[in-house]
Amino acid sequence: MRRASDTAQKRRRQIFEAAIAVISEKGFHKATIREIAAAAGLGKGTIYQYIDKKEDLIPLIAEVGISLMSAKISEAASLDAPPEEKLRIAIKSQLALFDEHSRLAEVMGGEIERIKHEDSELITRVFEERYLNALASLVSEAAGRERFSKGESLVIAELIAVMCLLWSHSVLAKKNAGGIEAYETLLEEFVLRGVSGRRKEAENG
Amino acid sequence: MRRASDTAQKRRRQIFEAAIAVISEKGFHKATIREIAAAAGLGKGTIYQYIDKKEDLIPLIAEVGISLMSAKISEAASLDAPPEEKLRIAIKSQLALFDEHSRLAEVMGGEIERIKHEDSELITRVFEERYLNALASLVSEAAGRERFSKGESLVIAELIAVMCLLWSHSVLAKKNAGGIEAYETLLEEFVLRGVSGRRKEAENG
Amino acid sequence: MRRASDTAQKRRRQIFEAAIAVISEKGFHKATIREIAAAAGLGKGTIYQYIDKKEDLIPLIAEVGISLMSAKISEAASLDAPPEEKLRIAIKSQLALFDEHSRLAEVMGGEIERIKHEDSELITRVFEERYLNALASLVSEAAGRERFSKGESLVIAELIAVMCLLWSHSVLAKKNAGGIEAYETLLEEFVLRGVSGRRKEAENG
Amino acid sequence: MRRASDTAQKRRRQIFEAAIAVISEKGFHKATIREIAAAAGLGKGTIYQYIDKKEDLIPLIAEVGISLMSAKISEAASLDAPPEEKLRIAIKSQLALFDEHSRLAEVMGGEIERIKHEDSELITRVFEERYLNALASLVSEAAGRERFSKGESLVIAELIAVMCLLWSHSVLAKKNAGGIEAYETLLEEFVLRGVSGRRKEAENG
DNA sequence: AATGAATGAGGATTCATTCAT
DNA sequence: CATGAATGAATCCTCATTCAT
Repeated sequence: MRRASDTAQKRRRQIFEAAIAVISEKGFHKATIREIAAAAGLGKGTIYQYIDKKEDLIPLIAEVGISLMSAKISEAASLDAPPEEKLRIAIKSQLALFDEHSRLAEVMGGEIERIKHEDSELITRVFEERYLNALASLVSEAAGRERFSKGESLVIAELIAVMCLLWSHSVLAKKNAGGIEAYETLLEEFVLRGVSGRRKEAENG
Repeated sequence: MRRASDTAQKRRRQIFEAAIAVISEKGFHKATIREIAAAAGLGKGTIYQYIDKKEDLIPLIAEVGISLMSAKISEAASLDAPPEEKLRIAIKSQLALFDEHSRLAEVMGGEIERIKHEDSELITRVFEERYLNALASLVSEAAGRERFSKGESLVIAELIAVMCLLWSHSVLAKKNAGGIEAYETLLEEFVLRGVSGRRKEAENG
Repeated sequence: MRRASDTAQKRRRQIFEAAIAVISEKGFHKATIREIAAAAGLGKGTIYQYIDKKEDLIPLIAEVGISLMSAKISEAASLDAPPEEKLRIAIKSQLALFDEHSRLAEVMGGEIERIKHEDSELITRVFEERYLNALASLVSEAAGRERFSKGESLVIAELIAVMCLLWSHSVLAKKNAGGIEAYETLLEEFVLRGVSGRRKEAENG
Repeated sequence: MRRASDTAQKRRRQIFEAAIAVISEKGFHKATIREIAAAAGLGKGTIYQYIDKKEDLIPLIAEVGISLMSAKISEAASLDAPPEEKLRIAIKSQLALFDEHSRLAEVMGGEIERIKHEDSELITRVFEERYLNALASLVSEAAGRERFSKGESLVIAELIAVMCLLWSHSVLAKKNAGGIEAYETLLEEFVLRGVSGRRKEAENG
C-alpha cells in the first residue's frame, strides 16, 4: 500500500528531474519525450503512466519549482532578524537556489508562462498564493507599515523575482556583473534602496 | 533597381508584422509558416524568398525590436532635462512602447532568448551595444559620476528592461498594479530610489 | 482439479461477455484489452492467462455465438410441425436471439469475418457444420425434396442468416420496417415464398 | 483554373482507388496511411492535403461506392422491359459490379458501417436516397402496385443489397454455389419469388 | 517574384504484451 | 492465480522546406 504510492512518487520525481534537465537545455518544444524518458532512465511509454500529455510536464515542473522557491522565502521570513535583513536574505537565497538549480530557473522563467495549459490559471494562482504573497510580506515589512499597498507589495515582489531569475537567463548579466556575489550585492542594494528609500525620503523630508 | 529593393523592404516589413502577430499569439513553435504567410497576405512559398529558414524570423524580429526600443532611449537621452528626469522618461516611454506593441514585447521577452540561433550572439551584442549601453548611460548619469561601474550600470539597465517587459508578460502584474499608470509610477520610483539612493546615502552619511 | 477447471470456465465466460460488450460498442480494434479486462472485472494481465493474444478473442466469441445460433435452429428442427412452420420458427427465433443479444449479433456479423485469424478456416467450417447444415435442412424440407441441391440449400441458409443479422446492423432496416414484429413477418413471408415458390410453380405449371 | 481542380480530382481518385485496394486487403485499421499513400503513388504527407484524417477515407469511399451501385440500378430502371425483368437485371448487374470491384464490395459491406464517423448519418441518408429508393421502386413495380408499402419495399431493397454483397464476403457462398452464374440464378429466382409470390398467392387464392 | 502542391523527417501517443511481485 | 507497472513497436499526423509552374 505504502510501496505503490512511494514508487509512483519516486517516478514522478525522476520524470520531473529529467524534464527540467532536458527542457532547460533545448526548450520545451525541442525536448522530446524520448529524450526525457531516457534522461529519467525510463521507457518512452512509461512516462505516459504519469502524465497524460507532454504539456502536463509544465504543471508538474511548476508545482515543484514554486515549492522550492516558496520554501526559501518562508525560511527567510521565519528568521529572527530585522525586516531589511530578512529581505536581503530572501534575495540571496533565491539567487542561490536559481544558481544551484539553474535549469529549473530557466524553465520557470522561460517556458512555464509561455506554454498555454489548461492549468495555467491555477499555476498563476498558486504562484501568487504560495510565493508572491510571502515575498510581498517581506517587502512590506522592510518598507515599514503603510508604505506600500498590498498590490504594490505584490508587484514589487514580482519585480524581485524577475530580477533574480534574470541571473539564470542572461549571458549579459553574467558578463557585466562579473560573478554571482557581485550580482547579489548589486541586486540586494538596488532592491533595498528601492523598497526602503521611500521611508527615508519621508523621514528626511 | 530601386523599385525591387523597395518591394523587398516592404515584404520584409509585412513578414515582420505578421510574424510578431502570430508568434506572440501562439509562441514560436506553434506558429506555423502557413499562418504567418497568411497573416502577411502572402503565399507560403513566398516567405522563403526572404528568409532561409523559420528560425531566421528571430533575428528579423530582434533587429526591428531592438531598433524600436533603442530609439525611445536615444530620444530620452537627447532631451534637455535633469538626469533623473531623463531616466524617468526613458522608463515611461519604454513602458508605453511595450504597451502599444505588446505583441512585440511578448516575443522579445519570451522567445528571442529561447530560440537558439546561429546569430544569437550577434543579437546579444547588438542588444548590448545599441540598447543597454544607452540605457546604462542614463542610469549612470542619474546616479552621479562614479557611483556605478560600467558593468554595474549595464546590469541595472538590463534589470530595468526586464522590469519594463514584465508588464507585457504578467497577468499578475496587471492585476496587482491596477493599471499601467500605477505600474509606471511604482516602477519609476522604485528604480530612481534604487539608482540614486546610493548617492544620497553617501551624502547623508 | 474440478474446481480449478470451473474457475477457468467462469473466467472464460466473464471475458467472453466483456469482450462482446466492448467490441460491439467500439469495434475490435478500438476495443482495448484494458477496457475488456475492466468490463470483465479483471486485471489487465489476467486476461492473458486465458488467451495468448487479443485476436484469440475472436474464436472465443465465434464459438459461443455459433453455439447459441445453432441451438435455436436445432430447437426449431426438433419441433413436431410442418416443414414450412419449422422454417418460420427458425427465422423467428433467430431474430429473437439477435434482438436479445444484439451486441453478439453485431460482433458475429461485423468483426468475425474481418479479423483474419489462424483459426478463421476452422471457424468457417464449424459455422457450416453446426449451423448452416441444420438450417439448410429446414430449407430443404420446406422446399420439398429435390427442389434444391445441397449446395443451393446451404447458400439459401446463409442468405437467411445474413438477412436475420441485418436487423442488428441496420439503422435503415429498423427505421423502414417499423418494428421487429413487422420485420419478422416481412422476412418470414419473403423467405417462405422464395423457398417454397419454386415448388408451387412446378405444381401449377 | 480548370487544371487545378482537375488535378485535385485526379488525386482524389488515386487515393480512393488505393484506399479501396489496401483497406479491402487488410481492413481499415490495419491499413496504414503509408501503405495507402504508396499504393496511390504519393508521398505520405500528400494524402493529408486531400483528407483531414484517416477516417475521412470512409466517406470518400462511401460516396464513390454508392455512386457506382446507384448507377447500375438507374441503368436497369431505365430499360424498356417488364418490371420483373428489370429487377432481375438490377440484381445481375449489382452482382457483376461487386464481382468486378470485389475490393470495393468488401469495404462497402464490411467497414463502412463499422467505422463510426461524424458523417455516418449523412452516408446512411445518401445510401437510402440515392440507392435504396431506386431499388425499392423496382421491387415495388415487380411486386405490382400496392403489394408492398414504401417501408416494406425499402427493407426488401436492403435485403437484396445484403444478399448481393454476400457474394464478395463469403467463402462459403462461393464454395456452395459453385460459381457466380449459379449464385446469380439462385438469387434472382429467390428474390423474384419472394417479391412477386405474394401477388400470385392473392391471384390464386 | 509568387505560388502552393508534394514531400518525408520527426514526434506525440497508444496499446498489446511481458514479467516481477 | 492475479495483477498492473514497464516497455517499445507501431502509426497517425504536422509542418518546414523544396520546386515546378
